[in-house]
Amino acid sequence: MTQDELDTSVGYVLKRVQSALRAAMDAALREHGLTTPQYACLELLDQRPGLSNADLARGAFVSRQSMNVVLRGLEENGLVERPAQAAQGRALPVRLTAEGRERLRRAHADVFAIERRMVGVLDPERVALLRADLTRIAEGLGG
Amino acid sequence: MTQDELDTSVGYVLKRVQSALRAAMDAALREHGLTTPQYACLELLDQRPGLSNADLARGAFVSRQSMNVVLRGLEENGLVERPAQAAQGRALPVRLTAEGRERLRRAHADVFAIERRMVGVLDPERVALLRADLTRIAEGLGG
DNA sequence: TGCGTCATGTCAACATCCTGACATACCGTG
DNA sequence: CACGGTATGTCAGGATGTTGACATGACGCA
Repeated sequence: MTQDELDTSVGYVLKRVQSALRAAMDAALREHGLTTPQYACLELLDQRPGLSNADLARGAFVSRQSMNVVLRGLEENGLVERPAQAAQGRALPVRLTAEGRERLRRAHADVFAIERRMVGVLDPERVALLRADLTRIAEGLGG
Repeated sequence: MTQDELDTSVGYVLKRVQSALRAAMDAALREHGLTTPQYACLELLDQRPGLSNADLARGAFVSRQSMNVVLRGLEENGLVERPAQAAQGRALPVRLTAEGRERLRRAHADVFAIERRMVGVLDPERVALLRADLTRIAEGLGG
């Protein structure tokens, strides 16, 4: 790999980082019996209990259909629960079970370690800049 | 969406940016009859002619099997060619055809416009920092 | 009240990507 | 030379994600 034009593309480096991060998370979460999308779903639900399937799909950047199978898996494992039918509207509010909260707590420790290792190679003030710039970019792209 | 802990995670923002970028590229490349992995493959081949399937897979962060179907598609469309059998070893050197180069040239313009729009919201010196930091992070994660 | 619009959950079909496995070819060392 | 280790291309199977489509429920407006 030489240092040519490809490495100058932010898009390419972005993809590279995301690939490495995903691999690290997959490996860490496997020990907790979770996939990365499942973990993302639990994390979202922990911070905002009662989110619907569609809400979770948007938050995890996947389709409603994909999130639905993720939820089904979490439901079968007893980590998540949702009412059989909506009290109002069609949206079914999803909530973590006690077991789900506990599983998330343990998995979160490992994932947070990866995040710390990831940003650990940078000066703290640079991390703040990085996060701000990435957010601006996402907004600029319409994400 | 409130500004809570989730938005402070670099990993989450990374995923958000990558999702938006992928969507933008998919939309732009569709007009050229290309998928994003196909485009990535053409780009790699343009810069390093003769790369093998395995080389391309590593460069695009996918498995050899996935890259093989990408190559098959490009081959059927006459954008790429590879010898029926290797002159030495097992690796089959892949090369762009004239049509492939031309298709890439046009698609590249649109993709480059996305890249410019993406980093355009940032000061140029910040872009350099961003790229450097992302590269360091990727290396730190073992990517 | 009725109607158009939008969001949601869900089904089906398809595309994409991956892991596991295998045979083959090189390459180093004994 | 023989051998283990490594890398490549390829096949089979399964997991994951997507688009398209449909029915249902909420909301705004005439």
